[in-house]
Amino acid sequence: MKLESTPGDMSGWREVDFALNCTYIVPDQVSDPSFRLPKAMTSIPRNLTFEYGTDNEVIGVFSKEYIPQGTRFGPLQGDIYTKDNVPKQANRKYFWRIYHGGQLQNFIDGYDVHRSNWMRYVNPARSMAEQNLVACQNGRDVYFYTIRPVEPKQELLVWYSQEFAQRLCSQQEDHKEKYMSTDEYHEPEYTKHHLPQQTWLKERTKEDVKEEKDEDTEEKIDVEMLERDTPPDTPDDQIMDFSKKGEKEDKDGEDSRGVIPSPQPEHREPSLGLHHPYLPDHHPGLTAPQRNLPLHLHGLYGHREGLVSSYPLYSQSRPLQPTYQFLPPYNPHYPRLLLPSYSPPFPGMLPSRGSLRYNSYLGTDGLPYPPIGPPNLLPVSLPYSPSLHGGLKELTPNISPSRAAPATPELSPPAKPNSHHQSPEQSPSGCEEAMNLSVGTIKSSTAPRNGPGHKSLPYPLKKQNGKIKYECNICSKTFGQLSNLKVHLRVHSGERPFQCNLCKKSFTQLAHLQKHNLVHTGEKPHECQVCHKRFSSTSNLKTHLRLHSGEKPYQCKLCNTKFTQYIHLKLHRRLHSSRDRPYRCQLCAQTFFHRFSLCIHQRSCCPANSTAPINVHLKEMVERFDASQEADTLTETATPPQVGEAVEHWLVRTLEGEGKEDQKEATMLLKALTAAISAPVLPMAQSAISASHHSPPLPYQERASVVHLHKRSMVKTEGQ
DNA sequence: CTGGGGAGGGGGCCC
DNA sequence: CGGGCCCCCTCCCCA
Repeated sequence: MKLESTPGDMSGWREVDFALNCTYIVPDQVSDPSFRLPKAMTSIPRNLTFEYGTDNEVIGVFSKEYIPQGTRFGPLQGDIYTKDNVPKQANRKYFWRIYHGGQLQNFIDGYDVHRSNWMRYVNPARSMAEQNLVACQNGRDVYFYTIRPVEPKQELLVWYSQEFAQRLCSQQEDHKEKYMSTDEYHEPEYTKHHLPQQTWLKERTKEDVKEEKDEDTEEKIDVEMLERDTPPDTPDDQIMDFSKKGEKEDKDGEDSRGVIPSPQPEHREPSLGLHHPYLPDHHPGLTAPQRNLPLHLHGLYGHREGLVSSYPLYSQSRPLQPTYQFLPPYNPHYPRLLLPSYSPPFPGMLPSRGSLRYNSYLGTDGLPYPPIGPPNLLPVSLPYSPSLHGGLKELTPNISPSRAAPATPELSPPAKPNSHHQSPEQSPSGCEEAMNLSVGTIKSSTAPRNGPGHKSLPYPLKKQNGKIKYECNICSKTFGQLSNLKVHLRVHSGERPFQCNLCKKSFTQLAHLQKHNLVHTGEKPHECQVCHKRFSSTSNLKTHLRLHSGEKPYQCKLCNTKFTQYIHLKLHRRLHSSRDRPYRCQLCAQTFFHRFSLCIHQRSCCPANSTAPINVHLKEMVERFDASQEADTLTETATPPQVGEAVEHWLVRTLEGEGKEDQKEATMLLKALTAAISAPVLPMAQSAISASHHSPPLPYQERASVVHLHKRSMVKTEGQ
């Protein structure tokens, strides 16, 4: 579907835009340290999963469920080194560079699986087409943002944001120049970089339009992409020497994500004249660098794919034709979600009871702070007007400076072209931003300008029965009124704008808060006209009224016991499932309370018995009868006529109040059941009638001779 | 275990 | 379009 390939336009987004406008925030999973598993393994959010190679090594990170565009993961964790204290033996394969004020500030080293988090396993994207994450430095942290919706089971593939790449490149150039003439040049810190370079970036920028117009030509430009499959600071012995890599990594085995050369990557079109400026000179003839494929990528990327630059570059050359167009749902007008580490699936994933626990994660001012345990979505309210969306290049987030995220002046790359000056406080760092951003006024009047050419609605419209419906992009639920959808979206966003002054509990709807207030006031406005008992809610009064009316709408299918409340039925059902059914059908493994039920089952509806007529309804009826009071009153020595009588009695009772169609069907079932009772056991079942408690298989007809009996009392009275 | 009450959450409808 | 009101559903707690 084209929809997938044309997500919302993030092409012009700067890192700060990602930070401010991400719709969902997925923090790492917090694991019990006593597990002693590497943090890199245990920190992976619940909506992601690792894929493992043949040696059980992690070969990539995949989504378990649909992940919307604008979802933030991170921050990346690892050892922090300044450029002066990098251990000599450090493996730089997982180095990420953090810049501050245009200068390299420190490295985040994801090498150590106990110090790093799951993000170390995210593979680099090899093409814009496959890239779904962008790495951004926010503050002094690195986050990954989804730049397009990620389908379930899709691999997460990351590449740098434009600024990130430019920082690296400019630094790279600087350092190269600086150290080229000195011995320091081999200092891996400066030389072993494989990022897109300035020269290449420039070239790429020029080529953008052309490339975009003809997708087939994209493969021309992948000098950089050929290197994308290495982590950000891969030492050049790994990333540059493509010819050697296979052997090296094969032997290396330093971690589970060995990087080895691809089968045989495409050659770059020489016409572009692009080359890797940092290719060491000692790699003569390396005109077509092999792709430095992680092991698991072998075969996956054998095709020649359009390889393009960091996607944000598009915005510079083609500001009116964004490469990505936002899917309506994930526009920044949507509330931001903070997905806890164990967050449930996005669509309809919110445990309804979560709010209670959720509340405990609110700060003193009712604002959320990063989850520690198992909260639900934590709200981060949207800093932009819901009515506006689109291009986010020049956003003016409505964030109170006093409460906004800490200043991160280092966020701004040095000497940046097209620099969009934003206040430093717009650069949140870490999970704090969730809290800080949440204070942004929900109804901001300061709105981002619409992105160029962005016309899509922030929600999809559907027509149902001639009526326009507003569809939730997260769970696909439709609403007749947009306002309803907006309220509904709070379910996903976790936004709870209505807070109780007394207990700080917050609610998604004012009515809920008002209802809640009754808790504090003790007011009970609803009175039962029968007993004059008072209730705080009509619902509870209604439930109560059933006591007077005798209405019990919830009935157990198995034993027909009725209840006034659904929860009671649910609790009751557990009894059935927990009771021990001693008689097991050895054909289909179904178990029964009674031997005669097993016999009926095998003679009439055992799904594993090919000669038995498969009747799902009949099968269910046998189960129900087995759990019925009537069956319980029978002894295991009951004769077929006795069983038949009990079945009939049970059916009559069951049918009370049921419709004619049901009665008709039940009559047929009764015939089938009674026929089965006296029928000979089906051939395949002959040897399969046995009880799990080692009583020998007994033909039903011989039941009367069984001495040991299972006499069970009535379900409702046996106190189980 | 059953049954009753309390409370919260989601959604529809109407103003 | 947003808010208010209402209803239904679900779950928890406790006797």
